[in-house]
Amino acid sequence: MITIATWNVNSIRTRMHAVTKWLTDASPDVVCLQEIKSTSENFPFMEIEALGYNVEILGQKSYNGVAILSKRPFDEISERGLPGDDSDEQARYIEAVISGDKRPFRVASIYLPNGNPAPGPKYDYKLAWMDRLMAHAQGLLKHEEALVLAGDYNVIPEAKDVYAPSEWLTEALYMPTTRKKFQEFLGIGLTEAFAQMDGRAGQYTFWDYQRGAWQNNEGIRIDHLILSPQAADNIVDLKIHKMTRDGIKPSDHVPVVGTFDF
DNA sequence: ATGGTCGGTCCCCGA
Repeated sequence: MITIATWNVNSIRTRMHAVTKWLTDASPDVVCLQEIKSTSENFPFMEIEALGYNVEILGQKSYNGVAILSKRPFDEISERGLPGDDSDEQARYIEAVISGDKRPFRVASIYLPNGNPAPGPKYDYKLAWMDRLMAHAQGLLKHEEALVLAGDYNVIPEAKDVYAPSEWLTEALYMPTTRKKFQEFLGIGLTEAFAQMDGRAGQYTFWDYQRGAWQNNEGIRIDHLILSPQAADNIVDLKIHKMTRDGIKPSDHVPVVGTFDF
């Protein structure tokens, strides 16, 4: 079995104690991190490697930044940056191929743009980025292999995934245009792991730091594992690690962890 | 209608 997790850590250096504890407790095989907010020069490679992980990152100063950690060696880092726009300098996509006991699998760490305020240039960038992701995923699906597109999608798929849907109708994460494009993306032949494995209302992955959102369970579900048919056929468990939202200096996101018979 | 909270960096921006 291979466990694959996604976690937006909101700064790797500030979060190192929480990340170290969770890696030790949960011991996932593969971890996709987002918002590391770090360049390669400042990334804590040694501390994470000491826990038994190979580490590959696409970083930038101050904002964004993604990483993949893997207990198994990487066969290949197949992409650094999302193809489709050479002028895009934001570090939001890294992709690797890793071998399981039964089959190789491809995994991507994705930090999809937030898009607020909408409408506006940031929302236009979000929609264009989703178009590029869809085009790239269509190419990957032709390989007919196990593929896990893991990350912070900044998309609330349905009303049941947000504590107060009516308050989010003008937010870039929940606007009808956003949800429609996300469904279009799934429609190319992908499966959202949570929808397949659980699907219950009120299962959130993010709670804002403000207004006591965590204490009042005012959350949203925006961190997703998106699967090719070969991955969807082999997922055996999916869990949201809510426990990490407690404690000292938590991230505002929690890990989503899938178990696969790879 | 407003203010509320984080993180990174440089005196404000993004979420």
